[in-house]
Amino acid sequence: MLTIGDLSRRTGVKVPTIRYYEQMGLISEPERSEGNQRRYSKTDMERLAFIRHGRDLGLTIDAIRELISLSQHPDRPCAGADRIAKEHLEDVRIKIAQLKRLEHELERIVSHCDGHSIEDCYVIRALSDHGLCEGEH
Amino acid sequence: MLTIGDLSRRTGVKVPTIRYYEQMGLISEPERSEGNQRRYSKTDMERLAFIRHGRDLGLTIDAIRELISLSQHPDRPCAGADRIAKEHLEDVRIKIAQLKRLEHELERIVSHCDGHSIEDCYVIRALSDHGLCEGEH
DNA sequence: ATATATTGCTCTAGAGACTAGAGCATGATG
DNA sequence: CATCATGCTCTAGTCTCTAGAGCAATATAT
Repeated sequence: MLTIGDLSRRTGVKVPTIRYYEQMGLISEPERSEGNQRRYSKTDMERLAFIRHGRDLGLTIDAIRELISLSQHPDRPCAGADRIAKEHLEDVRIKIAQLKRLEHELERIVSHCDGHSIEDCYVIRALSDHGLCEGEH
Repeated sequence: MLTIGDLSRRTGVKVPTIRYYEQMGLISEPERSEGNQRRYSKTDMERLAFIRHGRDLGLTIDAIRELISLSQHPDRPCAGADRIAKEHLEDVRIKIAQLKRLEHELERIVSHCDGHSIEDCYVIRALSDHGLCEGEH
């Protein structure tokens, strides 16, 4: 049996975050010690690692909740889980594309700025005047 | 003189967001009509466009506040503005790199999943077992 | 001139995913 | 047995908005 601190150290999830996940219904309420402290089993730890892993992959709490619920019905078809992962992958790709446009724009702004005073600073000028931008954003 | 709705339409910033920016001190309190409605000048519109543009580029409210303050002292050196933009560019690059690792991981997970039931769904298995991952994340 | 429709006002609360702090209880170590 | 880290609950704060309630002002149509 692990204390919440042990669990935190082993999974890399902070103590308040563990309690938050419990509150959100991602992990079930654990057993308690005589003094009302949480005591976790190995199963609890696996569940938390699952959540942590999903969060690291950028899944939302809701998506993880859905995946947990799916994983508890091993006989059902896995199309649901597949769909969640694919949709998320698509989101990630969109975000990458957005950020690349941004990177490009910022590079241009920064490299153009060789003024010495704010008056002719390209950073400020570019922000003031959208017309100086290359792409749309 | 523009109403808040006009301003919203012309800058693409939603009405409640404009009021929010006012509350945050990014735009100064505008004049009011007899009936206490906000009335905006062209200068206000330019300021709001500046903010909008900065937000589109992913700058935080704080960064924008700093840039506004800089832009009001045209005689000062522009190193500050340059630094803000460069730091942000660096952040953007880091985020792109992170998301690319993620994309890769998700691609792998999704492409491996040809099981038909949750029991052998690679999505679920990958989440349960970090050992199945290629990189660290 | 009046009826209606749209837009505006303030204030409060919610979203998402935590994080921080207060004030007190428990448990492990010397 | 004393001390101190760790645990508990509860509330509030982070950030950038967004939504809704309930009411006031303005614009348009008749």
